[in-house]
Amino acid sequence: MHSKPVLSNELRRVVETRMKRTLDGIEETLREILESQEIGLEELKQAIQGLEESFDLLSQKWNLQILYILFLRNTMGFGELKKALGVNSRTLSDKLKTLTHHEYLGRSVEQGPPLRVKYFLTKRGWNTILLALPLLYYSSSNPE
Amino acid sequence: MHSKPVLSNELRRVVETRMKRTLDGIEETLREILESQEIGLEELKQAIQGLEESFDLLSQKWNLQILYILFLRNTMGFGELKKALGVNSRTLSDKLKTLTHHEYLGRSVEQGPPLRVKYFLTKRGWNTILLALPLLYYSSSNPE
DNA sequence: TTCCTCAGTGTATTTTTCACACTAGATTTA
DNA sequence: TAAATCTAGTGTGAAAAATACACTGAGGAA
Repeated sequence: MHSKPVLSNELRRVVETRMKRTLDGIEETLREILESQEIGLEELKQAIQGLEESFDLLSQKWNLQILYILFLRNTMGFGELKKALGVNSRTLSDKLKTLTHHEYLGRSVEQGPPLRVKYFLTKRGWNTILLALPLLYYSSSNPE
Repeated sequence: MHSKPVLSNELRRVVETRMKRTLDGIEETLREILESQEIGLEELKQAIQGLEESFDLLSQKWNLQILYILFLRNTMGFGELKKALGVNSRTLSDKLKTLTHHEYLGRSVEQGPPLRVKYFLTKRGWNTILLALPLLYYSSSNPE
């Protein structure tokens, strides 16, 4: 019986309690805005197009998982990430490249020996996963 | 020159200003929690597994887009959704079925005539997209 | 020398998304 | 009355994304 398995619950509790009040306020305001106007098809299309980059990031498997792991652990090597996620190397390799390219991740090679490659979150990556937490925690909880 | 195209910006402004302070607080607390403990591989795996349902929802194309459209517009028919998203019918049909099955969406048939099928957000769907907004808006903005 | 770890790459297969054609019921148009 | 049109999808095969599985090359350990 050690003290570790509470971590996820601890994070969840912090996020949920702090977000609750804020979201209630936002919700009310948004309802007002949305009810006050009818939105045409063209506008809807544009609204979606304006968020294309987000939808693209989110809708690719493993992207968020990678950010979440690195959020919990600061830096990880290729092999560690592979084991933690249970993803195959080819896919992981591709994802890491594009996430690094879009500056969600940084990659640093430690010319050892032993040689080690470290992946870590950039500011952009950190903010992204921070914003994703409430969503992640909510949809994985059974609806009351 | 009509008054509509500001909608998205208006939503974005509300969400961003209200979230900012909350997130700063959360961030600080989380950093403390995370820095205070080293996390093992097994724990990481469990953390990911615990959020499987969320990752699954998010990593499928169109799910979030559908929720977002219905968030902006309350109810939509099959054809309207198809036009707004530019997705093909087969895919849309499948996504609507599973989102409805998992109770993110409701579906009601209005025995007209004319017969119309309406899709709309459930409470679960509404909460989900509400929580997704900050994330969507952030990753689609150019990093400062 | 052989084996092991680390960080990937190559290639073929499965899964997901796609385009495109089509169905069926009801309405509008000619 | 017949033809065209709108609704909400389904069927089928092809393209894209993710996967399994084998493999590479560099360094360390036995």
